[in-house]
Amino acid sequence: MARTVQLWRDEAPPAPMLATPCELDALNLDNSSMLYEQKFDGIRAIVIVEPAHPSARVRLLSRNGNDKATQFPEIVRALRELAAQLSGTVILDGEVVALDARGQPASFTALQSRMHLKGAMDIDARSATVPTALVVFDLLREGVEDLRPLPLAARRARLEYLLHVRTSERLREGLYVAGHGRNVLAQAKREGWEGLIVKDADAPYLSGVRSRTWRKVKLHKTATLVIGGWTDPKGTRSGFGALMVGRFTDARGKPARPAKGSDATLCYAGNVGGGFSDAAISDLLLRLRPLARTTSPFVDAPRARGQHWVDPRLLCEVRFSEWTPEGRLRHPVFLGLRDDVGPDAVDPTGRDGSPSRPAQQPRPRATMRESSLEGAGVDMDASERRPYLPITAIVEQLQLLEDAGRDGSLTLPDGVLEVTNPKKVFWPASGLTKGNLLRYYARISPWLLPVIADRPLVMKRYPNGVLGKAFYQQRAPDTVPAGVNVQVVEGDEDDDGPMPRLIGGSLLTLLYVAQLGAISLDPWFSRAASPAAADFVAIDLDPMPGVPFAQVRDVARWVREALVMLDVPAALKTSGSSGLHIYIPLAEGTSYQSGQLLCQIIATAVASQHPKVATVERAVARRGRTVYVDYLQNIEGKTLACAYSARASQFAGVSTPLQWDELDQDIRPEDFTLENAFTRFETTGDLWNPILRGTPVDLRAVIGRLGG
DNA sequence: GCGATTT
DNA sequence: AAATCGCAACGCCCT
DNA sequence: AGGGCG
Repeated sequence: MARTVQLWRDEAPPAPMLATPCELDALNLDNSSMLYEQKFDGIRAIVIVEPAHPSARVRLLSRNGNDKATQFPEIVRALRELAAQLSGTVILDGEVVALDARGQPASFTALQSRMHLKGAMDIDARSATVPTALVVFDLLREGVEDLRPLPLAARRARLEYLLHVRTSERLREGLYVAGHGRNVLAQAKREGWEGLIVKDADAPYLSGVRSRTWRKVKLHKTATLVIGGWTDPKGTRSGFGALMVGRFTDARGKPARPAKGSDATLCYAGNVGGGFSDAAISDLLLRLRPLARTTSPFVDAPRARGQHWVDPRLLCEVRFSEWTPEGRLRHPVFLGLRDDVGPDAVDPTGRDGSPSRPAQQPRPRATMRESSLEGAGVDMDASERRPYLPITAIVEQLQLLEDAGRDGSLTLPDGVLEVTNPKKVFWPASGLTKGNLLRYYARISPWLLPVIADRPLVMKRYPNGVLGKAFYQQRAPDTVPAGVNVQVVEGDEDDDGPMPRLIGGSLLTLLYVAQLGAISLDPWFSRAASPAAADFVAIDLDPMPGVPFAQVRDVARWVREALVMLDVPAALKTSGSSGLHIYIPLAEGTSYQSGQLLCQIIATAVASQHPKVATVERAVARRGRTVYVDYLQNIEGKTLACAYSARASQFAGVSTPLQWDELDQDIRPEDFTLENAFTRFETTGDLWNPILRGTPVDLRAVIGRLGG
């Protein structure tokens, strides 16, 4: 029966077809109508090649449709050679891979160094040291013809014919084997492939669909493990031989978080001796030596000569083939340090394929934006992998700029930021500089970014430090660095029309506002996408001049008592200036007005019970020497400095989350500064995000209790 | 801090 | 070329 | 309606 030719009619570039993840045991290895391919560890690309006439054009589109052509000029050159021999447009599906010294596809980590580069010079420099190639495995369009309805086997045949004698070092055809699954799997294990792709030879190409006619199975596992020590080098190796790594587990042997006071213990998981470059070894030793201690942090590590122990604080990513029955890593390879997360913020159980992923949030509030290049909602393979641009590397860049006292550019995972005057003193009392501010924000970003994600930011800018003249700025600058998040909130206009605002959530945007001299971070209580719905409300305890801080703590305790009575959860933090903030998470979609009503009731009650200490009086002159209990900030567009924000206070305060029982200790706002707050954060862990993501208040229930 | 405007 | 300027806005409470 | 407040 003659098959009519389907004409290509889409205007938009096609989205790639995706494979369904599959366990190895569930894989069909005995079906001769399956095609088996090597799974590559690179960047998926839809490639559109238009012929030289009328004008050659090559596009290299990522899963999200971003054109990566400028980042891989050597591949584009190869594709242009192909274009010269074409008479019609072709669309290919493939994977950009890094090549190792032998010209074989290498690991994703090699590619990562290429992914963020913007400048032509950088790209040229890297293309010499990290060559790349395009591995093509499907043909979607040839001339006017849409091949996607054809069976895969037919498309592969057409692809083979098209690329015949046209492949090169840079442009390769992905190999496949029809049937013989067991043999392919054996080869894959022998050669250490990342994984296998298994495709139904009869299936059409379904753009943008994760189909079960394509399966992917991982042969490697990945885990995040805690470094507990290292061993002496042997032979020609310098620095260390291997890292000794482990996992925190609780009394029942389940993976656990090393929370303060818990009985979590560190279980030895083996030595990791492969995957290090010389540079990585010396860098690691630099970080490990300061953590050295004399006793083993492991409960169960075998003793041997040449072992050195460290405090179990550093986390690393390890790729390995499987867990041995004794709970040790088989074939472990070091991938990198996990210092892109805050102290203790990680899931120490790692992502090793075991069913230990924490349950999903009940709703999508304030979760950290995927910082991956490809953005959110992409194929798991890439989104699981953070770009390896460790926070420490960013802090080092900043330190270099500040030491040199020079302006310069800062390379971040999501863009490039020009930094000026890193040595300018922002806090004369302590001599802290703009560079100190930028470094602090870079370090705290894993905890801070979720707090401001998707929220419009009001800037109060201090370009000349905390003693200089300050001004507010709501409207985003006309031009911002590429990658900085600017959005218009629905219905938000002023005389100049729609109001573009800076939206928090990315490291680039965070450091950009700091570069502009915005010392504190002041996010809305609602998110840009739903401006009328407050995610939380706050009560601001602000002592009048001369009021001892002990009284502020008293008022906070009374507020807390009222909240506990109503069964309302709340979070406490210093404002970073002179007072305290109490935040109350709200159920989804709660209006500002009803949230504010709750605060008003509590504030008024406390003030009337303790009139000498607390007041809700708006007129400053009539407040006396009391603590002002301000419930008025709970209005759309109003802000408070957020948790982990620096402040323009004389002492360079940081808004520091507190535990309620700390109100009984003699703590003061001045105890937590830009210089020392991080030390505390390392020991307390992230006190803020868990509470604000915890069970929110359903106001109807509270009002029910109020009514009695 | 920075771009636009005024001197 | 140098100096200067603008960079927020509005809902609430009390009078 | 106007002023102070944040």
